[in-house]
Amino acid sequence: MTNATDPDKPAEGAGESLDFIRTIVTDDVKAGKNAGRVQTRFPPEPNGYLHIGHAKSICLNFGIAKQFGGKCNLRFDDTNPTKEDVEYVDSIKEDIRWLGFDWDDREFYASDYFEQLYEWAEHLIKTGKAYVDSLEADKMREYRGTLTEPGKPSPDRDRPPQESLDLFRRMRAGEFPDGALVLRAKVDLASPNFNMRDPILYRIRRAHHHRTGDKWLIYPMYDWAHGQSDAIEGITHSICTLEFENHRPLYDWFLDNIPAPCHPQQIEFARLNLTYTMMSKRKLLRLVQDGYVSSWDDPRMPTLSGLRRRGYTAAAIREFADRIGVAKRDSIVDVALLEHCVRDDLNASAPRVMAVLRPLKVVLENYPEGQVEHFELPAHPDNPEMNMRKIPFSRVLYIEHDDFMEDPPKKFFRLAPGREVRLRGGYFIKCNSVVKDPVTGEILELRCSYDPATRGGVAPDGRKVKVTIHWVSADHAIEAEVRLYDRLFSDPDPGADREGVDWTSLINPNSLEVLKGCKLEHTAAGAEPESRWQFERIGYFCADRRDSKPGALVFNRTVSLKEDNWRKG
RNA sequence: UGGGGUGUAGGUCAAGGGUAGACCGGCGGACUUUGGCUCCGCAUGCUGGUGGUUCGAAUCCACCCGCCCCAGCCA
Repeated sequence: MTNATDPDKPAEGAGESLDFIRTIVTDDVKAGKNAGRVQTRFPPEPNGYLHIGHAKSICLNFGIAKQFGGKCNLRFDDTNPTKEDVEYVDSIKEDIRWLGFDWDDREFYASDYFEQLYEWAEHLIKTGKAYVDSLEADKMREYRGTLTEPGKPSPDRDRPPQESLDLFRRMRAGEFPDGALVLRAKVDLASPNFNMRDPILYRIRRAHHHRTGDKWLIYPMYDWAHGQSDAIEGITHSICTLEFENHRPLYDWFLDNIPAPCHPQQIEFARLNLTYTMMSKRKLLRLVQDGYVSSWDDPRMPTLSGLRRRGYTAAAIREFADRIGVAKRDSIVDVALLEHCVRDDLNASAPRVMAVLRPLKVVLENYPEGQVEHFELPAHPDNPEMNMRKIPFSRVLYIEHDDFMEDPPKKFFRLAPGREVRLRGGYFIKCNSVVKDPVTGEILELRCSYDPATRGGVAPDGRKVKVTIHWVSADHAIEAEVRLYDRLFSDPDPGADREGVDWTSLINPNSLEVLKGCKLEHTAAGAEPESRWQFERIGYFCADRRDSKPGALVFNRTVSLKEDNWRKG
C-alpha cells in the first residue's frame, strides 16, 4: 500500500512531517475551504531593513503559496507615515528578490486601500459600532482600565452615529488639529483582552505619506488596516508572529462587522531569534545611527543586505529557514546552524584559492634564483568541471605566519625548525633556520630547503608529512585587503533585557579586524564584486560588493572553515 | 492578581494512546596534497511537576510550576 494511492494522505509533503501551519493549510485544502485556494502575503512595514527573521517569514509565506499552488503577495503595511520611507520599500523589494522570491505584479500597499478602509469605517459608525472620541491620550489610557479592572466608557461612547459620522468626515477634511479626535470601535470595555476595549481605528496626523502624499490627514491603525487588507486581497491564510495572537479576536470582529469579501484566517508562529545577534529593529537602527556599524548592510548586521555583503548566499539562507522549522514556542536558534548552511553551500560552489593573510617570508635556499615553475591545481577538489589553475612557484614565497612555530606544542603539525611539511600542490620543504630581528626578536623570515624529488607533493621514498600548508610566490602574488568579521555581540542573547546591563556593552570589540597587504594567488585577481571564494585552509570569502575594485581588492570573511581543535588539546 | 500562548536531548524541531527520533553542536575514529569535505561511531532526555484515566500516557483529564505576550493615537 503506497501513499500515492491513498486518498486520505495529504497531497503535499506526504510521508514527511508538516509543521503546524502546513498541517492547517493541508487540512483546509482537503476540506475544500476557500475552494481549495491558498493565498498568502508577506506584509512588512517599510520602516527598516529586512533581517534574517523576516527571511523566515518570507520563506514561509512564499514557500507555502508555492507548495500549495497558490500565490504570495508583497504588501507594505504603510499606515504610519511618520516612521516610513521609500528608502525602506526599495531595500525590502531588493532583498526579497535577492532571496529568490517573486511577487510578479502583486505589489500592494495598505495605503492603496485607504479609501475602502474609510468607507468601511463609516459603515461601522452607521451601524453603531464605532464612534468619534475626544478623550485625550492620557485620559484614554486611564479609562482603559488595568489587567484586573475593566475599562470605563468615555463620555463620547454614546455619541449618536449621525454626530460621529459628521465628526469623522470633518476629521478627514482637516477641521481638527492632530490628536484632537480619534475614531474608536465600540467593542467590549470589560474584555480581559485590551485589544477589545474599544480600539482606535483612526488618528489625525498631518504627516506626508511616502505614497499618498498629503491626501490624507487621518491614518488607520494596524488592527483596522491589516485584516481588511487581507480580505481585499483574498488572502486565505494570514500568517504572522506570536505577539499578534492577542489581536486575533479583534481581527475576526472587524471582518464580522463589515461587508468583507472574505474572512482570512490568522495564524501565529514564533519569530526567529538567533544567538549572538538581535532582531529588534529599534536596536538595529541604533547600531547604525550611533556608528557601531557602518551601515544597514554592514557585514556584521543580521540584515539580509548585511548577510549578503558578508557573503552569505540566498540558497544558504533559504536552507536555514527550512531547517529551523516553524512552531509556536519562543526559542533561540544557534547561529552555528546558519554557519553550517553557508559552509555547506559554499563548499560545493566556491572556487579554491590560496591566500596568505599574515605573510611570513620563506626563502628556499637550494632553489635557483630567478627560476619559476608552475603547478596545476584544481579550482575545486570534487568538481572537475571547474577549471584547473596554474600557480607559479619560485625561490621566495610567503606562508601563513600561523603555520610556523619556533617552539611548537604537541599537537601542532605545521612548520617548525627542522620540520618538514608539504606546500600545497608543490614540494616538501624543511625549515633550516629562522631569521629574527636582533632587537625585537620578531621572526622576519624562514630559511628553508625544498626536496626536488617531491614535486607535485609526493615523496618517491614514501615518506609522509603531517600537514599541507598554503603558500604564494612572492613575486607573483597579488595584494588585497581582507576584513575578518566575527560575531557582533559577545553575549549569546544580547537582545534579552537584563536589568543593569546596557545592551551596547555586549558588543564584541573584536568583531572586525582589517588586514592589509594580504598576499593572494593571482587567480583571484579578477574577482568580481560579490564573487565568493574559499581561501584554502582558512575560510570562505566574498569580494566586497561596494569597496572591492580591480587592482584594489577587498574581501570579507563570510565564515571560517571548521577547525580541528588542536589548540585545545 | 485578568486574559492569551508555550514547556520533548546542549540548541532547534519530529513523533500524537503502544513505551522517544532527525538535524546542528559536542566527543571519538577512518579517510585526506585544505587540521576542510566525506564516512563511521558515541553521549546526554524520569518528554516542566504531581496526581488521575488506561493493559499501556510525551500523547487524554485535573491541579500546580516556569517562561513569553497584552494596559501605543507603533506594527
